[in-house]
Amino acid sequence: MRFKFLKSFPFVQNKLAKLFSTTKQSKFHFQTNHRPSRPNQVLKRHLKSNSTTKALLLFRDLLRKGISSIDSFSLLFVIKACTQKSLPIEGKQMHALIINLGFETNIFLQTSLIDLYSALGNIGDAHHVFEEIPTKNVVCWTALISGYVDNQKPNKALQVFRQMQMGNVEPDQVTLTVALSACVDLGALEMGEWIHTYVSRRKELSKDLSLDNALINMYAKCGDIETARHLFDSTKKKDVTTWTSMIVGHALHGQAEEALRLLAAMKEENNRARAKKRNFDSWRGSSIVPNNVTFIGVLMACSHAGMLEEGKKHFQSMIEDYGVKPRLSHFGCMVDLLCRSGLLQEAYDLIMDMPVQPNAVLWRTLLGACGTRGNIDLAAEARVRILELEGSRVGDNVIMSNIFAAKGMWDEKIGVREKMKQQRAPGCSSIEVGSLINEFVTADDDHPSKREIYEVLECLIETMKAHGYSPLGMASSS
DNA sequence: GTAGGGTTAG
Repeated sequence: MRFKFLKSFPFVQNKLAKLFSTTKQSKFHFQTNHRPSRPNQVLKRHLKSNSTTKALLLFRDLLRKGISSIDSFSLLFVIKACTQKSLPIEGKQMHALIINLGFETNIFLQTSLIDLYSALGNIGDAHHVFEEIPTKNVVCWTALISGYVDNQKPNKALQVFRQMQMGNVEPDQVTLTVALSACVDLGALEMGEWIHTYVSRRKELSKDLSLDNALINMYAKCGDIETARHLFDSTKKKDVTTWTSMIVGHALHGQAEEALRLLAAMKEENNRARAKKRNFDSWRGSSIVPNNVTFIGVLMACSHAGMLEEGKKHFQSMIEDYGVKPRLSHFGCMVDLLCRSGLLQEAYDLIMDMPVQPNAVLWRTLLGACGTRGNIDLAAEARVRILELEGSRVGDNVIMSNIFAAKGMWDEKIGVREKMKQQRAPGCSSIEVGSLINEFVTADDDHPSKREIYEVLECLIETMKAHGYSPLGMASSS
């Protein structure tokens, strides 16, 4: 699919070269003469139903019909499709197309490009797009802040948040919600409190439920569980996330009983809502049925407090009463629960029997417990599994070495320690552009000629280089 | 008709 889509590119390039000599002309043409609204509605529908491939194929057909079949709206929907499915090559082509069609200054497209690049892990290019926006509004500032948060750079996110205010752009409820998640990542309680004060002063902001939830979450994660609970109690309108955030908060603070009381209260509230719905047809309250995340909180609470039976009961109830299919994270909680109760064999059996593939994190939970309890056999088994899944990590060898030491198995301990000396510090991988192109060409069964693809890519690379972007839209490999 | 947001095992 990816390669068929690419085929259209030289066609567009050539067509453009003939039709327009300057950017200005092209802008004039697209914004005034043609409004292809019907295909755009179809593109939008595909996007809504998550049919990315259909959207891309339709867009390719539109391009083949001629560039007058598309406009800025078509481009926007396709960029969103690329963002949804994290498609770096297609996304980069869309950006090149936007530049070539003279849409670089459309703030809606620029904002979606920021979103696209940050979803691809390429925050450098996201920032570059942002820099090129002459009059930055609150939406594009927020998109960039959100990009930094999603790319695990919360410090930078808050730095941009401050820059935004220095630039006299007022944050809105979305900006503040995103900034609060940066505070959570940093444990930055003071900044979170500052945002809380700011929200209290601006009355129009206090109506936003997502923002209220973000505040509760921030206080709970930054260690101020009392304020989190106070906010929770004083929030009249609560949704599943409000309840879940508070349950997780109590779980993290080791307050398992309080977490379970909240789950019970949540169920009760939900029953009341249902009764109201039966009695008054016009009643439009939102449902607050515990979801898979709520149960992660509940299971975490049980495992942290060592409440084995309680945890098993809720795990069962989650599946039977609430129809929640357990995911890896739920099994993770259960393995943790069993391990903390010393039931290592039972934990191992659960891992082997569960219907989802275990990951290294799960095996490492077992390995950690084996370290504490001194179970060599299971530790060795977990160690092998981790190696298969993830390769060697220093921390795992430390556990093995400590188990051997505790059992007086000095030769084995020395063996592991020797291996550790050879281990290098964890590094990061990089992708070279050359090898990427090769993979790109050879991976295709139904592709245009190799030369054609190289031409397309060269053209793409040139366009992006000329505008100071990374040529292929991959995460920076430098 | 168009852009940015929240809860998730260790």
